[in-house]
Parts: sequence; structure tokens; C-alpha cells
Amino acid sequence: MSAPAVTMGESLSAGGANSRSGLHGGGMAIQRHKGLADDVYEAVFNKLMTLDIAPGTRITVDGLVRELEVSHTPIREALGRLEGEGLVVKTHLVGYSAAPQITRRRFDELYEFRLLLEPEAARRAALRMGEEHLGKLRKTAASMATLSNSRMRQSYSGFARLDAHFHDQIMEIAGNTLIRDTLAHLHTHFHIFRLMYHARITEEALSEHETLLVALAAGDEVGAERAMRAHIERSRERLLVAFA
Amino acid sequence: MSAPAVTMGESLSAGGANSRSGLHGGGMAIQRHKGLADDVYEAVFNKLMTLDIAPGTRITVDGLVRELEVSHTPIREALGRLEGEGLVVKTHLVGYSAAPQITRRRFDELYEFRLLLEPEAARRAALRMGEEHLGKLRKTAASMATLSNSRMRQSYSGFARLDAHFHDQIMEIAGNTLIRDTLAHLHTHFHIFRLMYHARITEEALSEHETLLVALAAGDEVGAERAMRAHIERSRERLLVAFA
DNA sequence: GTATATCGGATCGTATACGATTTGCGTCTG
DNA sequence: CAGACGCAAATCGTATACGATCCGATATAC
Repeated sequence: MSAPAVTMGESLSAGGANSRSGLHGGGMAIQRHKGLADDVYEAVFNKLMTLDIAPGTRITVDGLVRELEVSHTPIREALGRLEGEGLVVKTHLVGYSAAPQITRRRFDELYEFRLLLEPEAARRAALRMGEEHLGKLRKTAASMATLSNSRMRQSYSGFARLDAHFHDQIMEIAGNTLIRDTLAHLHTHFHIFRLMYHARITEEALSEHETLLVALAAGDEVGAERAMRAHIERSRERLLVAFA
Repeated sequence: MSAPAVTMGESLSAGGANSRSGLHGGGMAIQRHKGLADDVYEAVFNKLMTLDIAPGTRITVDGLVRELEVSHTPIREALGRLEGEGLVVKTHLVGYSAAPQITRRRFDELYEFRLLLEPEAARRAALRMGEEHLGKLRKTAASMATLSNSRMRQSYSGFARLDAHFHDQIMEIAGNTLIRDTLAHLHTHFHIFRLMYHARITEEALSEHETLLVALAAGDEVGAERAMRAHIERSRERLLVAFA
């Protein structure tokens, strides 16, 4: 399960807006190091993440053929990979469709899972914290703050992305790449849910991140663990209204 | 060979409830062919699990075409899915190859991960334990014992499968399918490693399972958690010699 | 008017053909 | 004798064609 984290990172830096309008247009010949299949993968992945394709919606391969102007093969390959990651499902002789929306039960399980992993990871991160780590972490937090103050409403997607990045950075510092990749993978699924019920998940999250940062900066393992636990529990409560 | 005893390797998708040929009608109602892609997937999956394809080995699509006597398309699709699950890797213009052998670092991370999840899961399983659960669990343990006494040396693969099933059953009882799927997925990767260094992982494991069973049967949450922790830690030590 | 049956469009599944790139081996040259 | 260049085989990437299956609409019968 090493792939998800990589793709996650790429998508983080890629930032939506990849203009796929002209494939062979213009003067810039495409440097095909990745192959079309990867391009298709990213395109569909972004469509999923931005809710351009809603959960449960059918994804016709011919539609993608026309839209992306590539042949069946790379599309099938990309779709197969997405299926392996659980983002799309395939039913024989019917076709692909985006994975269904998360259920209440799965929501509970997800938070149970996170509470088992992330507080402990925050504790370890506090022990291994260094100046560089702290700098990057603060940078991410600052980006979220500015984004929140300005055009938050328009780009909640960007905020959610940064939030994921913030948590991922802490996982990186904690050191266990396996746990980090798993959580990144889980978050990928969860992201879609969050976008649909984003409500007011911002102001409070910002201050909670701040509290966590203070504890991490001080190398306070107990405080970091507690702050992370509180953050996740409150996040859960904030999103729970979606099922009310 | 139609359906492995333990159906691991299924996606840990958000949707879950994957109904691949889920019709269980009384008669022999025509069941829609799963499609060649699924057959290819299973074939390659088994080849990976039985070390018929060693870690790091290149997997040529044309080779599979000749061997399985199907066209490129279903093979590509199956390979794409396996890539999404991290069991194979693809490098552009070079081709597919089985995922590389597990590293020492990853080994450590895996056990760290398990120790975070499984003892807690054992504790919850002890609380929710019922008669039916206990019966199935004992049945699995008994199968392992008889297998061990008889032709263990020949079919360590079968033993490993049962061990995975035993742990999976406990995860099922614990109730969190997300954690359960994640661990099953992890185990899929780990399985390959275990097969290569199976050493003498049997006698001790059996008695540890017995200890765990006693605690679970008694609904002793503290004892179950402790037994699971001890079991995993000792399992780690038994396999650690592979890196000596 | 409703329900059933049949027909047509659309989509998936499969197979084959062609072009692009890498890689390994052989040969030539310094 | 060693290294580099180049050619050929193998393999991947891509595109297109054909058959099987499913979904929806229309027409007809009751």
C-alpha cells in the first residue's frame, strides 16, 4: 500500500485546475514519462475529489474516451487501479461507478480507527520534533488560516486538502510510513464525504490545530496526544450532523 | 480454487458490501460469468500468494496472455487492480513486476501497527464474545492443530492461511470492519514474506492462540488484550531472524 | 388504460493490429 | 582488451473493430 501516499502527495501539489483542453495543441510537446494511463488516473481522481463525479454516479468508459480523447485501454487501466484502491466499483456487464457515499456505520468506524492511531502518532511526533518539521507544520497552518480569512467559502476543497496535509505531516514526523499511508488512503475516501457536508468545520479546527502545534513545538508528548485526541473527537462531532 | 478459504485482498473501499456474484439462490440459476478480468486477477493473486511469482520478479503481460490464453485487455485490467492494491508495481515502458520483498524497516512498522490495533481489538472481542463466535474460533484453532500434527511441513501455506483466518475472525468479532479490512490487506502483503521465512512458527503460535482463546471465552478483556499483545510480540521475534 | 413483449441504442467485454520504446547482444574501434 | 555505438528482438502503449449483454422506449394486445 505504498502507492496511495504518493498519489496523495501528487494530488496535493497538483491542485485541481489541470487544463486538459488541448492534448496535442500548442507548441509544448508533452514529455510522456508517465504514460496516458497515469494522466487519466489523475484526471478521474481529481474529478472524484472535487465531486465533479458524485458518489454512486456511473462512470462510462466511452464517456471518458470522448472527454479525454484517449482510447479505451489507458482508461480501463486507470479505472482498474482506482478500483483496487476502492474509489470506484465495477459490476460485470454494467460498468464502473464511483464508490457509494460513506455510511453512518463507516463514519463511526473511521473515527474509532483514527482515535486509535493519531493520538499515539502525535505523541511520537512530539518526541521526534525538530526545527525543520516545526517550520513546515507552521507553514501549513498559516496557509489554512489565510485561506480561511479570505475566500474560504469558495474553496473549501483547498482547505480540506491543507487539513489533510497538516495531519499527514504529523504522521510523517511520527515515522511509521505504513500507518501514514493507511491514514492517507482512508482520508482519500473520507474527503469526498467531507466535501458534501462541510458545514462550519473551519474556525474551530484552526484553533485546535494551534493548540496541537504548541504542544508539538514544546515536545510535550502528553499534551500532543491529548490535543490530537480532542481534535479528532470534536471533528467527529462537527461532522456528525450530516446524519441527523 | 474458485474461491480461496480466506477472501483477503478485497478492497478496503468506502462502499464495502461488494457483491461479486452475490446471488445465492437455491437452484443452479445461471450465474453471470464473473468476467475474465476477475479470473485473471485471482490467478495472479494466487501466483503471488504461493510464491509462484517471487517478489520483485517481472510480470510480462504477453507471458500471461500465452499462459492463461486470454487477450491483453482483461490481463491489463487485473494487473491494474493489483497495482491499486500495492501487490504489483508498474514502471512506464518497462512493465509490471511483483512488489519487492518487505524491508526490515517495513517489518518493524508492520508490527508496530499491529500492536496498536490488535490488542485493543482483542479486548473488544472479549466483551462481545458469544457462543457462535467462540465455536467458529475453536474450529479454526483445531484445524490448525491437526494440520500442524500431520503434514505441516508440506503445506505451511495452509497453516499461514488459517492463522490469518483466526486473526481475521477476532477482528470480525471486534466489530470494526474498517480496521478488519485494513489488517487483512496488510496481511496479504505480509503473507508473502512469511512464506519465505517460515522457520518454526507453529508450535509456539498454537499455544499462544490457546491462551488467547481461553481469555476470549471467559470474556476477560484485560487477559485477551494482554494475550494478543504477547502473541504478536513473540511472533515478531520469531520472524526477526530473517533479517539476522 | 395498463401491462407485456419486442425492438433498437448504448455500453461493456474481448480480440487483434500497429507504432513507440527499452533492452540486450554483437560488432567495431580506440 | 575495454568501452561505445548500433542494430534487432522483445515488450509495452495505443488504437480500432467486432460480438455479447443490458437498459429503455415504443407498439400492441387485453
